[in-house]
Amino acid sequence: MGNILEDLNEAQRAAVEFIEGPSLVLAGAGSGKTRVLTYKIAYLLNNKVDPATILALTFTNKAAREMKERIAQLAGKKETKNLWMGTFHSLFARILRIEAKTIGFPQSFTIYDTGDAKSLIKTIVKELKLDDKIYKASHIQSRISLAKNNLLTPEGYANNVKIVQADVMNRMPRVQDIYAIYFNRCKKAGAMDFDDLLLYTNLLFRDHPEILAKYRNVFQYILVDEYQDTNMAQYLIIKKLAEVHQRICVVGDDAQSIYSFRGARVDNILQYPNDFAGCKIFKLDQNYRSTQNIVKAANSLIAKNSNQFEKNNFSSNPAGSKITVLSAYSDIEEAYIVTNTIFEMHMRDHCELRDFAILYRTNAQSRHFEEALRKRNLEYKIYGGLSFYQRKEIKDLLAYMRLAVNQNDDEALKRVINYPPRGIGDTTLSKLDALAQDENVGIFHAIGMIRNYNLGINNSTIARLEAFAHMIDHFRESMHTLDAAEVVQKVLQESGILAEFSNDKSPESLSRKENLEELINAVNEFCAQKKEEGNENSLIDFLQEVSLLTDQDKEEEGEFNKITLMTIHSSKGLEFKHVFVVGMEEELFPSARTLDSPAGLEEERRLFYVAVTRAREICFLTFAKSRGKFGQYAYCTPSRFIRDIDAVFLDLPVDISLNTKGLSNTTEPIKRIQRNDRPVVATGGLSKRTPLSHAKGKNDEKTNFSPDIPALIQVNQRVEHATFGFGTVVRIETNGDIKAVIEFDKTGQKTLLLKFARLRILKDE
DNA sequence: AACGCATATTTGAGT
DNA sequence: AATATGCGTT
Repeated sequence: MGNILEDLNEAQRAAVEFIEGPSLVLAGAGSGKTRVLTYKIAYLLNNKVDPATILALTFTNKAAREMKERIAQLAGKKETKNLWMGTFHSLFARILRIEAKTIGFPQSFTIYDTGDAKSLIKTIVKELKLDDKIYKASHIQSRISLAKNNLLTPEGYANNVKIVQADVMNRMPRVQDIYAIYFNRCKKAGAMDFDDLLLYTNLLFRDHPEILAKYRNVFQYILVDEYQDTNMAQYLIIKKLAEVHQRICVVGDDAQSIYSFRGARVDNILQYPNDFAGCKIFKLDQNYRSTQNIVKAANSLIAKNSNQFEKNNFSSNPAGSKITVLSAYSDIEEAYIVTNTIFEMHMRDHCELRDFAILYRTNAQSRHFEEALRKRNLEYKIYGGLSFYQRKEIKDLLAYMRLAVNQNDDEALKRVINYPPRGIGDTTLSKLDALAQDENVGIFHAIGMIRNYNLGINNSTIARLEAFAHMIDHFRESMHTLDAAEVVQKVLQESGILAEFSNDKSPESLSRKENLEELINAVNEFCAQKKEEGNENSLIDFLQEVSLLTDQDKEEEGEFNKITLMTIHSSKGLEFKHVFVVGMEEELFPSARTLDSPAGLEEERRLFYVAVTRAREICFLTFAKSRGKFGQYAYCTPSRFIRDIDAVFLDLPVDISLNTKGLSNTTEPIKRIQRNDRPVVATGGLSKRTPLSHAKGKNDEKTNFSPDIPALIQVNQRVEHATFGFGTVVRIETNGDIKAVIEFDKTGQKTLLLKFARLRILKDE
């Protein structure tokens, strides 16, 4: 067993063997970061360290699971069972459950997801009679999140001049009140949001030194993965826990810090040597993943950023091919080009589908790729978007379970009190809510008090409310006698959810039903595993697990040989032989809202760095010259990031010159795409969203007036408008909504918003 | 209370 | 484009 060190290079081995003090492992992309972490833990275990004294924090549940598996191979499965290994959120939720009483929460506290939190904020804004156009839930949510990440309780928030002033400047002076009410409501409901899990852990350790001492003693070895993505609250937890024994090892790469939008601080990793004086720094700079070309290209790109550790990443792999840049006329064509390239490589070079990844900046970009891949019959899997546990039918069923476990969970109650419809509408609910607020109880308890008050709710409605409450009580009781999966079955039956689906024979309804069955399976599986471990309260644990689970955490069977579609963010830590980074356009990547701050732009560049370094052998960058945005077409210019890569590593298309300031919108006509440029497409199978296909060939028919898409409109073009008749395009304005200035033959010059204009392009005369 | 139509908003990444 | 919200009708 002692020979596991032989699998490591010198730097990796040195990092693994250093276990008695603080250390920082700076691990470049593909340098074996996970390897160091897993081997280090295995090394500790092989040296007879008790697994229950090791705290290993990862970024995702999936990373934790995979690491556990690898450690099991190195050190034996039994050894890994008691490791404290998981995400910050799940491990500290576990601790908070143990210590719940101390901070005034029930042991069965529920976790509010973003949707629950948002709905509560909306309720509060309404109650305070504030304008929800100004007090937007999403904005308030991010203010509260920011506050909690910086350990600001409502009092701290109200006392912070800078923050309060910022709210006043934004014409939202009452955010502090909303926060205070939100905070109290969550507590009353026995609920924590994601940020609370970290905030309350901090408060617990701050206010209860004996508990802090206990956990300092439990966690003799602390390891943190992806340290560059920790936020202030996480940083403080780690720092406190490690303060005495200093046996803390953090692993990360400042060049891959991409989560500052949710409070991550690159400074945590940059300042680590100051926080833990005398720490050992290990630099892993040999990239084992990618070709020399890719590594060098990525280096040249990240060199454009300031404020980073000095790096010297290199590869001893073959030189490899250059990064190929491809241009497309539209987002739809971009998808076809990528799909065609994959198809060719698959058929001609026998590349496996699992070796391909299509990476994009935003989830919304996936649609065209899905359509194109489906038409080619190329199998793919897609990550992100709605996860299984976010689906309505699943959330509804889970809300019943939540309410049965914790009757103060008002958000769960609001979700299901009238689902399936049982005649309890908004009016009734707001009367009930008002009573609950007056009496300072949860809504569920307010139902029990309803007959003592004259709320103007008629008797039949009262009877319905009581029947609902009775049903929930019944579910709660059955939890003592039945196991979790049986309870779920029962809820599904008796709540009427199942009946809802039986009445409806549509395919959607069928698939919802299947999802519900899948949930029952998941509960079964979970409980079986928990029973094996001798754990009782498995329903509570299950509810916690699913609220902290993401789409990426689930591994589907039979998904192994497919093309991967995902955002760049979720690709972090993964690698693929062939990578397409798509949508390389200004305002998309880098995203428009990062352009006003240099720090934001640098983060986008790091994101691009992450994207490029996912590729082992071949990397493509693609961009489109026009793209559907918010339901209308807009012109795009190639991303500045393409130019950030040293041109010697690039293979550029002939039709763009990246030295000029992007594409000109007005002088360079957008060429029509010839039919034979495109893959074979089933005739008539094109949706109306594929306008380029009918752009050509229909223009000489005068009978049916069918407008062309705005992206095809160009200067000097002859066009026809349904009411103004024929005219010539003088100019196109692209700032804000796209407008075309058109000189009409009959009616003179007019400026038209292209999204309304319904113009038809005339064939050149 | 439930439904249908009109209008507003979204698209920034995820524990 | 797709979804969420709002308003009026039944």
